Amino acid sequence: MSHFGRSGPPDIRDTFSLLVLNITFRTTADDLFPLFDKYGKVVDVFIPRDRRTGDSKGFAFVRYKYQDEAQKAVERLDGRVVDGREIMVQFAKYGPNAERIHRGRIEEPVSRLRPRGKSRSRSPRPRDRDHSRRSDSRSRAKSERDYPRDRHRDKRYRSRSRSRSRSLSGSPGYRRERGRGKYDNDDERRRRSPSYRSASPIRRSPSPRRSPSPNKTHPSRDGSPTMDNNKKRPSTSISPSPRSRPDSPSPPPRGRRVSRSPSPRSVADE
DNA sequence: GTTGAGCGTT
Repeated sequence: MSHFGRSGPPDIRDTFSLLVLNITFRTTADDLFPLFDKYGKVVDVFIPRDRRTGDSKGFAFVRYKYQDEAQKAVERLDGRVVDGREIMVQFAKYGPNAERIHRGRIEEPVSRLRPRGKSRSRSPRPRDRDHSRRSDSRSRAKSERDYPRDRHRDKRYRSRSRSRSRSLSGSPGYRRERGRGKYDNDDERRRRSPSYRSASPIRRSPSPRRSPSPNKTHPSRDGSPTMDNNKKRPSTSISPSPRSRPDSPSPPPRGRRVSRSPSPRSVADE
């Protein structure tokens, strides 16, 4: 997967890998190669793709021959808009051969090579992407990060939760903690509550079946008649049911009042 | 046709 016609990873004995994040999904190595090559000697450019779909994961790995050049590229291309998207360039911490890399020199060149004196005008770029966050993250076990990654890439779920509000928190990297915490939490929960419903631990699936039980109709069914009722009402009268929705715009909660005679008044009347 | 946190291939 390289421009060099090589299949596997090239020589990484003396190469520095840069991680390019936030790249467009259609950005290819061909587009990044010249970009990075301009700032230094690029040994290889690799963009992970999905095995099933083959789509780009949204990040790429640029391997430089020299660290100084890599660092330069990081400062130069980090925050640069590529294909209409702001890419983030940083030194890759983990790798397919982390051990080898560790033995190499990619230990932590950023820290040393970070005099931080460049007053580059990177104002439009949110600097919340501090690379210092993963200072000691490289020491993490590989299983930790392998667990959630191999499972399923539910990016959308996380995004919804965090919604890119990293700037608010300013403490990115919760990913690991979250994963671990969840585990601990589960364990604790189970331990603390032995009487928990362990009989059906796989009840996770909501089972969105259309009709799981004809007896228990979904709220939608509840609303069906109501809607019908409302619909039946000609536009002449905007007030469908004064008692049906006096001031509660919210639909009837889980209360499955299957009986279409929700008028207790009639009983009282009688 | 979509997505947007993250760390890698034959």
